[in-house]
Amino acid sequence: MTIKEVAEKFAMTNDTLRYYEKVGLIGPVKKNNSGIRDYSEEDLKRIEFIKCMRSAGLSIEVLKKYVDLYAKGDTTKQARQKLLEEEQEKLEEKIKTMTDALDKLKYKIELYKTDKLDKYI
Amino acid sequence: MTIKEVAEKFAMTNDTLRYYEKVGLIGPVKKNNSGIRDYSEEDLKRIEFIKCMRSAGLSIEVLKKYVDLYAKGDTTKQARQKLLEEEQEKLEEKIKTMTDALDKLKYKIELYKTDKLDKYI
DNA sequence: TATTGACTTAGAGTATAGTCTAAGTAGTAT
DNA sequence: ATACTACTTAGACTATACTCTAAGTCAATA
Repeated sequence: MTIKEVAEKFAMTNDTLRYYEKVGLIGPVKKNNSGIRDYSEEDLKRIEFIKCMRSAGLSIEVLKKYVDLYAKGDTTKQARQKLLEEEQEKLEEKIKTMTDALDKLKYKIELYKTDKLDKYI
Repeated sequence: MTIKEVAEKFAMTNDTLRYYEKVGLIGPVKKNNSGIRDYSEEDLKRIEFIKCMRSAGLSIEVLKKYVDLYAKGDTTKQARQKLLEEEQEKLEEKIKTMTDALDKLKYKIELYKTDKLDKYI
């Protein structure tokens, strides 16, 4: 699969895909005789995972850490699990923060709808 | 209330408070004879709102737009409500994205716990 | 009176995550 | 053969949101 196809499939840019490869999040992706990337099924699975986690706000840094642990093999299973559990906790907190903000936002919109705005912002 | 007290109250830095003021998100805050900021109750309410919305990911830019509309007075009520409703929608989408990612993360952690990891990342 | 510490400013610097540019190559269409 | 397009690289640039620095003021304490 070419970089263009992958980029379209996952709604990202070629640049981002090459950037992820450069920082070691994916690949190195196999290239043909002309030096053109040909993404494998395995590459795609990893990209999907990375994309999903990035969209949730996990940093490149922490994903890189996970990927590096994975590359070291089975002895890092525990460390990987721990890392994921920590990110899970952070994510849950973040969702809670956002849900609280959403509630406040909804409340404020309600004030607008019922024309009951007080004098503060 | 001094900048230090406000920063402590809202768990942010003096720098961030001054930065928000510089870009027009808050204030201009009243200053005493020595040029030192003295935050009013109204300032605090606004800071709380801004802090809450920022923690949910609303951009400085969109908050600035809201604040500017607010400063223009009652004629902008509709525009403000519309802006908030748009941000509400974005926020709901973002929470959904994050919740989906959280589910995947949990599933992966479950695979680690039950030692059923397949060969992909 | 001297120094300490908290504040002030303008403006430079940093972190994160891309995004863009320039220069070049390979394969296809005319 | 030539032009066109999609790809390649290294490295520079951008956006966002702070964060830090340097130089200075002011009030209170030793």
